[in-house]
Amino acid sequence: MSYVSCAECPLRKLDLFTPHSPDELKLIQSLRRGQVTVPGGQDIIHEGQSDALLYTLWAGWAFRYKTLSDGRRQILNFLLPGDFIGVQQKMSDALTHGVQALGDVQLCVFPRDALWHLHRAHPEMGFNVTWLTAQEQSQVDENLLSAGRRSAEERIAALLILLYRRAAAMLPDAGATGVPFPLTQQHIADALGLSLVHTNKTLRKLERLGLHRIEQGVLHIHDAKALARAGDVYATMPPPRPLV
Amino acid sequence: MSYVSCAECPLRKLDLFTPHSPDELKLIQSLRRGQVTVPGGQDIIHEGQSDALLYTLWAGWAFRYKTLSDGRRQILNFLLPGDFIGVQQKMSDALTHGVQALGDVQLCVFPRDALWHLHRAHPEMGFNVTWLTAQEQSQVDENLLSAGRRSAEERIAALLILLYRRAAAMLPDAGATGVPFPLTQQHIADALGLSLVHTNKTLRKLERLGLHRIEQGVLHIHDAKALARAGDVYATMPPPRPLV
DNA sequence: CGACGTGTTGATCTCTCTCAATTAGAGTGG
DNA sequence: CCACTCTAATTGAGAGAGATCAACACGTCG
Repeated sequence: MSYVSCAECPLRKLDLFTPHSPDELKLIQSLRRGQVTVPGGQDIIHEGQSDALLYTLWAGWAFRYKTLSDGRRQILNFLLPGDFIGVQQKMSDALTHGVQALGDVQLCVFPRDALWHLHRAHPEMGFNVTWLTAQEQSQVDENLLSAGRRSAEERIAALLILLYRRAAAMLPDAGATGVPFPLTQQHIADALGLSLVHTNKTLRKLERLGLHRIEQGVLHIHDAKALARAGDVYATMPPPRPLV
Repeated sequence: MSYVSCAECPLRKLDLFTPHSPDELKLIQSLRRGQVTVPGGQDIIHEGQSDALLYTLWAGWAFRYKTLSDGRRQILNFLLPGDFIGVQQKMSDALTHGVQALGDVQLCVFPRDALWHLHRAHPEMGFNVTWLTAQEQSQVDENLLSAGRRSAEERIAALLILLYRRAAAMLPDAGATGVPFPLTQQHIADALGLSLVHTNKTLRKLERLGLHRIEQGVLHIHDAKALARAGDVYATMPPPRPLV
């Protein structure tokens, strides 16, 4: 799987983004350095790295994470196709988190100053980047609410329904076929601040209640309403998003 | 306390920000609608509000928070003078979190489209807003790491040292006099995902160890090194910041 | 002076963690 | 084709960090 022009980017067909003029597309295209593939489980950016490039995720999932000195890991949020990687690290600062691929991942590469060029040449698109960044922040906010105040059962339910919504937004008929779900239970545990064992038990509990099923990397939601209720997720949180 | 021109803004003297040309200052000034005071404990923006303005905090502290339907509250991060309020809510979306004043607070008010004007007229400043937003995100990341993976003792230590650093950055001689600290233990508990009682006990424990002291709204750090170690806080996280 | 907010401390209770062991599938190599 | 190894998922049992319940102290305020 590979493509040459941004105009033909498969992501563009999903109408998740604001339309772009040929002019804007040409700009993005000119900034783009190329593509890379990163194998699953490997870091795209290391924790503390200070010379990271800018990436756009266009196939596969990834996640941002931080670790404590003794190895405890906290996953901050998950990245799906269309998301940015490395925006946080502006100027000369080091990135205070790492980014790791979940399964093989395909990226578009941009130079570090691409963001600045974008702002300069097309303020509107620069504006959108701010929007996207804020959008991602709201995901972290939600995860913090989970880790801080939700019970184990609520956390799992909330994570499943929220990830499901994001993944389903790029699929034609997610309801019937389920959505790809490349996380292991260890990832879920690290995202929610739970132990692996308790994550497993809670996951099974919800499964036995008939709310969902995870099978061979595919997540099926049987009762989205009940799951959202179990997770105390009311607002329709993250709707589509612009740019890229 | 009140001032008229942005050029005379007391915050500007702190060299926390990138210098601005008279031109840039004039732009900000022209966008500014006025100032408001919000009494302590009151919401600056309500959870779910969709018509919020844009604010700049220039005196007092505030915090962003989310709540679950049964009232459990999670504080997402604290806002100190110089921070933005309401950037997350772009376009027509509602804000998914509330912002509340900690003690009386003074704000500069901007119209909702000020950000857009800023981007358009001064891409460099718009760029800085993205930077600031990312900066704030890294604070939330750190808090998520705390809530998810740190023990109660580590959480408290990390919160204290991090808030101390931010507050001390605006004071001439924080080491000797301590820094203002308007949080109640309930705020600390809600920020760290702990119960009020356990927060109190842990706080006392660290205090008895001689690491810090909180007295009449002033935080004294006795052993910053040990506190940082106790909180597993290595990186010098959030250094100064630009703009405003 | 009683009501209220904040801080403090002791006594249970329980949710979640840690330790341990088992099963199943995917590779690998002989 | 079959041991051998590794990773991921499961399940049971005991332990513990932190929650909940209860009381009390202190200062402010109408």
